[in-house]
Amino acid sequence: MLSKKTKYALHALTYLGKHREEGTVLIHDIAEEHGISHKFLENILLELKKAGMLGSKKGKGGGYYLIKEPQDIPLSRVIRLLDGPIAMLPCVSLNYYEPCAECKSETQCGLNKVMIQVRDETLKILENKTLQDILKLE
Amino acid sequence: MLSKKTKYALHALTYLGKHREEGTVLIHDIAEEHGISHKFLENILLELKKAGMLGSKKGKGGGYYLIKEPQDIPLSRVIRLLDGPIAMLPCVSLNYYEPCAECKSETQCGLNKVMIQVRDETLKILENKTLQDILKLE
DNA sequence: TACAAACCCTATAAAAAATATAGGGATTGT
DNA sequence: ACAATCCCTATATTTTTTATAGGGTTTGTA
Repeated sequence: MLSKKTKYALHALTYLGKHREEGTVLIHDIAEEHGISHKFLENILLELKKAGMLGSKKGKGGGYYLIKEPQDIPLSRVIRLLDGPIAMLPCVSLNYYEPCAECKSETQCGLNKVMIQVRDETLKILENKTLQDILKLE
Repeated sequence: MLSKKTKYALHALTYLGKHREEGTVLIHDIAEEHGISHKFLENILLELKKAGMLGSKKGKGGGYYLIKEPQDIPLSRVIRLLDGPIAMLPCVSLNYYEPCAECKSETQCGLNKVMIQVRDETLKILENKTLQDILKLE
């Protein structure tokens, strides 16, 4: 399951996508719309900003805005950023690889090989679904 | 990512599959082979047994054994049993459904709809990969 | 029948991660 | 000047995961 952080991030991105002609959107408005704690959401938006998915404007009249087209924001990107690996095991993760302690040789581990296949097929899905897909179904 | 519980379960099932002509296998042997705590693994095997995936025999000469053919044990089954939902959000889970607090109407939530699609495609993968696929790659 | 081997069961401790809150700092428009 | 708003970091709280503990029950065998 996705963490609440990632779920909230997706809601926020959707909200920003819907209102992207309005210039900027307040954290407050997103938080209120979805009943999310303002401060918690603030941290999330900050992460998204640091990752280059959002822009912001400080001071009065400021807020957040998307700096990419919704079709250029795949779910895989958001999930990796906030939840970490998409792979089911550390030993098959592309972005967060770690060897596993319990198998002697990765190349002889059937679980490892199957999980590489699962990872690749899962990635196909999550790289092809984008914010645009969410927006067009609202 | 899978929990260690699920990962260990998959290793254990693989081990049991490999040795299924030997009658029964000791917890001890599986734990030692993969460097897993005996007691932790014991709890896991017990769960697998209660779920009808394993049989056991008590007393001297006892142990665990598979009671299904490896091709009849899909990854989805093991994951659901030990880790819970495969869906990314509670509001799209088939087996662990819960409404979500932050969207007003599920039928109008684009995220919900996209996640149903993701769930269905993910299930296709995890229902089709079985213990047999792991075994044949060892 | 005694005994040791092995699984069965439940409770609890320890560690890690997720969730949430807090509070002040910096910037900006009016 | 001031209020609105994002920026940053630290810490508290809760939940989940991981691991341990200890005794109970069953079974084969000498």
